[in-house]
Amino acid sequence: MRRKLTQRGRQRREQLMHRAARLFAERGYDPTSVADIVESLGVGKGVFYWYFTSKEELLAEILKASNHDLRRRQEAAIGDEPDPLERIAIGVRASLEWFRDHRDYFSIIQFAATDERFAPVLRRNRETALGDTIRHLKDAIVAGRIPDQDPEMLALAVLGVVEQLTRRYLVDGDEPVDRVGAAAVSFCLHGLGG
Amino acid sequence: MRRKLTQRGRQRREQLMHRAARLFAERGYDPTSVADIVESLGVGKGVFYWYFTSKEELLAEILKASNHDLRRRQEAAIGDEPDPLERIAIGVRASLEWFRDHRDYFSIIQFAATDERFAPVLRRNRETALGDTIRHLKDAIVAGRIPDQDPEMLALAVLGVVEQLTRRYLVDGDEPVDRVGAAAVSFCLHGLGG
DNA sequence: CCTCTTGTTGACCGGTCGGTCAAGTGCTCG
DNA sequence: CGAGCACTTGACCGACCGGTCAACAAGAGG
Repeated sequence: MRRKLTQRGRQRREQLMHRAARLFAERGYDPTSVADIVESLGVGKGVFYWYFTSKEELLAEILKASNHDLRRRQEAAIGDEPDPLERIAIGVRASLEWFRDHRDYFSIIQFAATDERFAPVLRRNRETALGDTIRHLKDAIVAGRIPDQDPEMLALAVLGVVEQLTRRYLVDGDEPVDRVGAAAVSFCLHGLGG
Repeated sequence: MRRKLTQRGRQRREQLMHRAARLFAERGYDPTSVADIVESLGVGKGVFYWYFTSKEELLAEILKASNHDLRRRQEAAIGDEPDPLERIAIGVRASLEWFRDHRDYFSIIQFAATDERFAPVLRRNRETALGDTIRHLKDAIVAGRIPDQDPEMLALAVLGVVEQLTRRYLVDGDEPVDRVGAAAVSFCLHGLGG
């Protein structure tokens, strides 16, 4: 759905996306009806379909926008840091901060990952995150900072560590990012041998 | 729902659970209707409600049963292995094998983790998996095999690595368990410095 | 101040869903 | 062989859902 939007229109669209994200996180995507979303904002149903062609498109847009935002945060944090391992560490910390500030999106993303309807968008998002990490890992291997192993496997392992610690300590819990970040980075660098 | 079941009844119940699991994995829990499940087996709708009080109870039962099965496989594989780190490695490999043989359950579990309706069951399952790993890690710390760190964080990190590699290489892909298991164990033991 | 586009309303529609139930069928065991 | 319980059928129900639309409001630009 492409439309000419005024300033007010763009705000309304964002408002719908944010509110929907909150409701999706609370009750789940399918159980949350379009009626729920518009009622929660006190507007008519037509408003929704002025900005989105379908509920499915809405979630796809939410996924795209959030991924874009997270990636921007990572890039801003990494800046021009030269050390590839430090780039990963910074990226990890930036991701933790982002999820702490956007708890809702964690379960939305996880849901979307299980649903064929959103597989295309989700896969694209996951590939870019993976690609970024792989790039840094390859740099680290070339620089002789870490042994020569399959960088894709390593990247997946790193993302797995981050995902679990994020869920437990930042989404379900409320631990300080620093502590979680330090633990994540330490495990990724040295494993159980700490 | 507790009922006296004959042999035939128990088979029917299992048949319903297996078929439902397959459909849930393919189309998702909410989009799969009870009518879909019974039609796919060529039986009437009443059959479903003879064995389960609701669709929700069915999924809860699927989650409980699959977790029980996975845990049995882990215990059988570990046997009386004395080395705590080796126990973890064996448990990891057993889990990988189980998920390779039960691909369907991966996305079902992941979906359930995002839905408040199934949070109680899912949380219990997760806690036992976490508890098992933590126990081995504490043993390893006491035995001086690894440095003294927060075992819960370490356990979460291990589970995160296993989860990601499982999804990529056993659920989406079709890699041999040995290769994936070796990579997972290696990363968990030494991190990127592997 | 008028016009044209953006934005909003909410009743309405066809379809589906989870769940019920009265009526039957077929084992099983005494 | 008959009684009673396990099991099955499938039409039916009320609720709700995603999506449409005709009519209307509002504000920007000329």
